[in-house]
Amino acid sequence: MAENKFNNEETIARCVPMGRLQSVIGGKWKILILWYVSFYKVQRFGELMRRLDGITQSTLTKQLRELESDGFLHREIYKEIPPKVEYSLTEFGKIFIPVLQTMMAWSETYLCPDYQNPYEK
Amino acid sequence: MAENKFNNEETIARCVPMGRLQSVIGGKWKILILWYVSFYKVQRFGELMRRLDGITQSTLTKQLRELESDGFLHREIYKEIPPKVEYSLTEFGKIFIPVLQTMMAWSETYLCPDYQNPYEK
DNA sequence: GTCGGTAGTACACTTTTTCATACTATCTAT
DNA sequence: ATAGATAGTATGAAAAAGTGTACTACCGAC
Repeated sequence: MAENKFNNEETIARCVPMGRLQSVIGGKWKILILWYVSFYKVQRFGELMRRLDGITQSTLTKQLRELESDGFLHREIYKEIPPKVEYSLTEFGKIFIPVLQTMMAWSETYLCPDYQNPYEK
Repeated sequence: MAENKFNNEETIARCVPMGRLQSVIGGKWKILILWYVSFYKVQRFGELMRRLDGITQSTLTKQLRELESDGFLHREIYKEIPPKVEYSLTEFGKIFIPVLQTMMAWSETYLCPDYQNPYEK
């Protein structure tokens, strides 16, 4: 019978939190969505749609629903015509902002060194 | 003709670095692989295979090759029998460690508050 | 001679994710 | 009457990701 796993604390090495994080913010659009919402504070569905170049409506809906059910986003529905729905960070989502900023800073510095951030001249 | 995009710096809002980061560390196993390699300094193929519960050999190979070609991992081949290949972080990979640690810390604190890190008692 | 150990590759298959397109509802403005 | 605006849903197709199984190569030990 093949011994297929390490069998003590070595095995785990904190894979649980890292795996959970991956499952929550993995996916093609999530950190980008979180970034936009944190950056603009509030975003409507259509705004996100236009910003996320190439995403489809149904995919965006799905990603937003997942971020909502994972506790990152709050969804505020206004009973207006035409319909209006606003997305913003929950309190839980807000404590994720430093992580987003760390990622962003790293990415700007090391992944896209030639990228000119339009918000700092 | 439908105006489908925002047309100034508002549009961009740093989506480039964030999108690039997503494309580089997205994927089901990458941050977990980077975490293990940074944690143990050096990992052999088989060790990673055993740690990543459920991954297949071909998927692991593919993810490792991508991390290698994106500059995060170094692949050291020993001309021995049986074969031995060691993965470690490149210099570029090492400057990503703080980001990994930020993610890990957040995840341990907020995503898995009940998780007991086996390395701190 | 064949089993075990390591690091893969090759191929077909399944599952998951994403996309394209069409459609709904409701009010306002033309 | 109909077009436009918004936030979706539904459906099926396509693409991407992941899986399972079989196979290679090499050497030593049994």
